[in-house]
Amino acid sequence: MADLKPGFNPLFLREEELRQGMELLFYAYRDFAEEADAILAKYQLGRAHHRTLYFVGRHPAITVSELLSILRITKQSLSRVLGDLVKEDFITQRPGLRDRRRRHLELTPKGVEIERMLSQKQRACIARAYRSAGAEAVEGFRKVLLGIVNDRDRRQIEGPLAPRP
Amino acid sequence: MADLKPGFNPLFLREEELRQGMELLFYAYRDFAEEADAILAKYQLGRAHHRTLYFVGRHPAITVSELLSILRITKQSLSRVLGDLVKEDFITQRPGLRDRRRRHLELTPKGVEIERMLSQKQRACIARAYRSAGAEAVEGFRKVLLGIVNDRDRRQIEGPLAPRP
DNA sequence: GGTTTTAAGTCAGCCACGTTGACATATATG
DNA sequence: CATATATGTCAACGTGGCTGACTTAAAACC
Repeated sequence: MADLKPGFNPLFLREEELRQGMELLFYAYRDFAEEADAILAKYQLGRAHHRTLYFVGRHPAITVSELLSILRITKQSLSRVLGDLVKEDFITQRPGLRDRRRRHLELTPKGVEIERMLSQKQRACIARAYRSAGAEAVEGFRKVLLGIVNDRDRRQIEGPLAPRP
Repeated sequence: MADLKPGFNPLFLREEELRQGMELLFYAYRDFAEEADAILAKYQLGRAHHRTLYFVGRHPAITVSELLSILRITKQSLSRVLGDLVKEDFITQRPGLRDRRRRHLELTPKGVEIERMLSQKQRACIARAYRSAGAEAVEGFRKVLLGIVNDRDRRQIEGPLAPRP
């Protein structure tokens, strides 16, 4: 163990650094996701429902296939969850005007309400972390996470706040 | 929509900023976790096995209850996964010397091997993101993620690299 | 030394949420 | 008209969570 002291073995330090990052991602995601569980339980919903509510709220009029490519699950998996949400009147579907095969998804007022309750807790969690870390840290947080995301998705994600010149 | 331009409605901007952070966390975790799936599939293992292998490798001689508190699952859930890993000779258990009720877990050579293969892909993913974001961004990434983690766990996580003065 | 507490394991059953594969329907497109 | 596309559906299955009840061994307590 003596030769593994940081400073003596740069490779060790690098691996240690990377593992800490991996763990941080695990712990943060674990605790972040947990924030909404209590509310979800009250409505007999699971995390899959939450993700669906979130992204439909975020991308109004999103189509089923677009949603599938965000969630990266099969349409069969989504259909159960989406079925629940439509049945319980959290989400509505309407056929596209230009292409009537597509179903555009939208939150109902009830859907908006629960989505806001759910994301409010999670937003508070992020806000707390942002506040204590500072603006500069937030910029770094975003940069690194964006680097972890697949190339294809990266473009669209970084779009909204950083419109390309 | 006109009155929602950034600069005119700071609350909107703040919520937008927070939602972007939430999404970034989702997308990054999604893609990060996916990195190891191909290898896991070859060995007929799932992500739960991976998490167990990872944390046992990271905390040699960890006890079952310590592992449970990291993973935040029940012992019944862990027992299946752990049972597989012991049966396949990825992990060994040995009773503690001081307290013989405790089972200390350790990776076998075969366990070390697969753990390195798995984490290697994920480390490469993090390394790539770190490299492209820069050292300062990495510091911010760590600060923010640490802020998202529950208070109790935060102490132990930040310990290793930042020994308190 | 006997009682209680603790660490771990086990059995049984259940649920959430992912998968594959096959097939149906409506609509758009060439 | 033929083909491709978007969606939905039925069925079966796998993983990985959960609760609840119970056991065993060992430590800790009085």
